[in-house]
Amino acid sequence: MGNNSKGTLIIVESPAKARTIEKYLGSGYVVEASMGHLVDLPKSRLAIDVDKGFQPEYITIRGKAKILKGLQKAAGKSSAVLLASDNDREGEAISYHLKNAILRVKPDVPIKRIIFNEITPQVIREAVDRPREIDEAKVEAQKARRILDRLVGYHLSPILWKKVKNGLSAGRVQSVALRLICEREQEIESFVPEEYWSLEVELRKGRAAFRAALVEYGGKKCELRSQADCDRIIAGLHGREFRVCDVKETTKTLRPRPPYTTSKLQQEAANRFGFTSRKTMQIAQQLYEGVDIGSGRVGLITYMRTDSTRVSAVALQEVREFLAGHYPEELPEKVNVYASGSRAQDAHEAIRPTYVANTPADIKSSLSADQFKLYSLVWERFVSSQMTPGRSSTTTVEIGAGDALFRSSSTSVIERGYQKVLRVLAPKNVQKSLPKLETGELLEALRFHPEQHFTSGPARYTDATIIKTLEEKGIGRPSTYAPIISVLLDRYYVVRRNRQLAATQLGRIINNLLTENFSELVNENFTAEMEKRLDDIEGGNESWVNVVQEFYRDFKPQVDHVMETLESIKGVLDEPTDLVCERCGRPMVKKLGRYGFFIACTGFPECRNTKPVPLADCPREGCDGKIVARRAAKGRGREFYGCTNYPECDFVTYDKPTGSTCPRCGRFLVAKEDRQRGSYKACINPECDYLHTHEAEDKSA
DNA sequence: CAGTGAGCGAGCTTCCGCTTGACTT
Repeated sequence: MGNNSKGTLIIVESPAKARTIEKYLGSGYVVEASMGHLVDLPKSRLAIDVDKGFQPEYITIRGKAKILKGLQKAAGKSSAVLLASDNDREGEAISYHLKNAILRVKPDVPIKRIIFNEITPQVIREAVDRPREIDEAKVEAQKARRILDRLVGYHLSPILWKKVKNGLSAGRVQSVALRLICEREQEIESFVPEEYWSLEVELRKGRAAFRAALVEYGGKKCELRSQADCDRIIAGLHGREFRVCDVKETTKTLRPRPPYTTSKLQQEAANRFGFTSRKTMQIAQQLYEGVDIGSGRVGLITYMRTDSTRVSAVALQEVREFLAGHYPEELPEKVNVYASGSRAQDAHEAIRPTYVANTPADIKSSLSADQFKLYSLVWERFVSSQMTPGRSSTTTVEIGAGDALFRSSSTSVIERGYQKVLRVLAPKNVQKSLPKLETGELLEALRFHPEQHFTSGPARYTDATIIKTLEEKGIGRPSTYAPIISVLLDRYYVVRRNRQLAATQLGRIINNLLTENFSELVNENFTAEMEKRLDDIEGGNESWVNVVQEFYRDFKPQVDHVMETLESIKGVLDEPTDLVCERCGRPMVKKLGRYGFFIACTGFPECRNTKPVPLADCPREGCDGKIVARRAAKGRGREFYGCTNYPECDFVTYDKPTGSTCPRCGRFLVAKEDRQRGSYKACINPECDYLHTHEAEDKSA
């Protein structure tokens, strides 16, 4: 590029990325961001002409016109344009749409495509020196994906509006997620807990005591079904010698884990801190965009939406230097390499700290509590991923007594290896110690500990487990994991109970309708099959129209058939109540509206009386008001619960009423949660100390 | 730990995937 050049415009997706790249390239380059897609199908209608080869009608996305105009203007001032959107299917489509938009205002400007999958000076330079053309086949694969999703979503949803309720939705991804959650709900319902018992014996050698568990009786794996089973065995062991019959020691290598992908970070943050996927992504975004750590704003982590565990050469060198300085013993000879998932599109690196020298402890004072927690995860996981393994040793002792065989084991870490850098991620050590024992040794049996248990059914999905499952099945992308959960909650298909995702009545109805009428679509293999066909398009072996046509040929007649024949179940969701309309005397029902549940008169439309759902009676002496949910700050604030007699009665609480009443004082119980007790119910009355701790199963949704 | 109050809703909805702010009805 000569000195007279007007410079090259580079367009990336993320503004934070644009800032970094501009810094790396210096003068002669202007780097701007598109903020994702600028062009898409309009929201308001199907916008696909199925009779004309599925011709899509693309428009500028509402609110993005300003950005597009800005990019067109910047292109006008440039001598060349390099499209540097992400190196994946969606990125290729973004580049394609940008190219068309720019050519409309400046037909003669040279436009090329560049790709890089890490943001380091060397890689950026190389990419800029090796521009290529847009990959049309990849763009077509994206087009097929987009149109397929539109056809599925915009044909299924209206069926739900007509047959069940307005405003509902269905789609290739959300409906599979819903199906998984509903099926789990059924498994839980049909599960019958079975009683079983465990039997431990407390043994003594000298001054040391330890417990061993019964594992075999009469040479067979023992299954204790009742207290009587335990008593029988205990009686049979009366006066018997307890003798060590085997001592085994095994060592295990503890390998460090790969650095985080989006899904793994969401899982860990959910399991460790109880963060929702949404919260994790919000905080990660803050760390990515940058925090002032004393020397101005610095991006603390790499891009947070990724499916790859790959790490740039620069970062590997940097972490090895860090380790050489701080943990020389734990620096392996060669770098550790991790494989990404098989369906990974690999457009970005793993999530890692931008500078390992910024240790969590160093920058703690500049971070919020949540930022610190999440940064610690990212930093610890990345640094440890490039360290040597640890080693643990497990001692297993077997003790014979009559026909019974008891076993006890203890594990200890003999070499911490990578675990040395773990703080937040440190394994919780429940160290059980055994005295030094030898085969043939006689032990003193102090007492028996029989214990009753019940088999527990499958657990409901949480943010962590539903995302793990979806990712394993190749459904959804890093940018959509959190929104998938949000849409199921927004539609009232699913509710969060504690941290679990439970299907509602509405969710089950929708799931039944979809599985009964569109079983192939809500099957998890549908996406896998679609991906194969997209690969065919990308490889130039198939046209996008054929792929869409092939699907639509069977899909559309089924849509029409269901639309015509399925009986409407509108109104069955309205729950009868014992409330009577004070205006017209007709009974009232509980309905689901756009903003949640409400009480309405059955005389609609002649009587339009509505009111919020009463959750409990006001606990104030002499007040006849009901407690209802309210929201502060124009609906933006946190939900709280107040009396309908406000302002005459100013009773208010942030604790959610449970619907049950206190057996001691008759006032209502609220849901509470803390570390020791988990979730429990407590009486709202401060003078009453009633607590209900054991989880009463609440099946109503 | 602090912090607190509309009125709506029952026809015009909905998909998935890419990206940030503006601002929730």
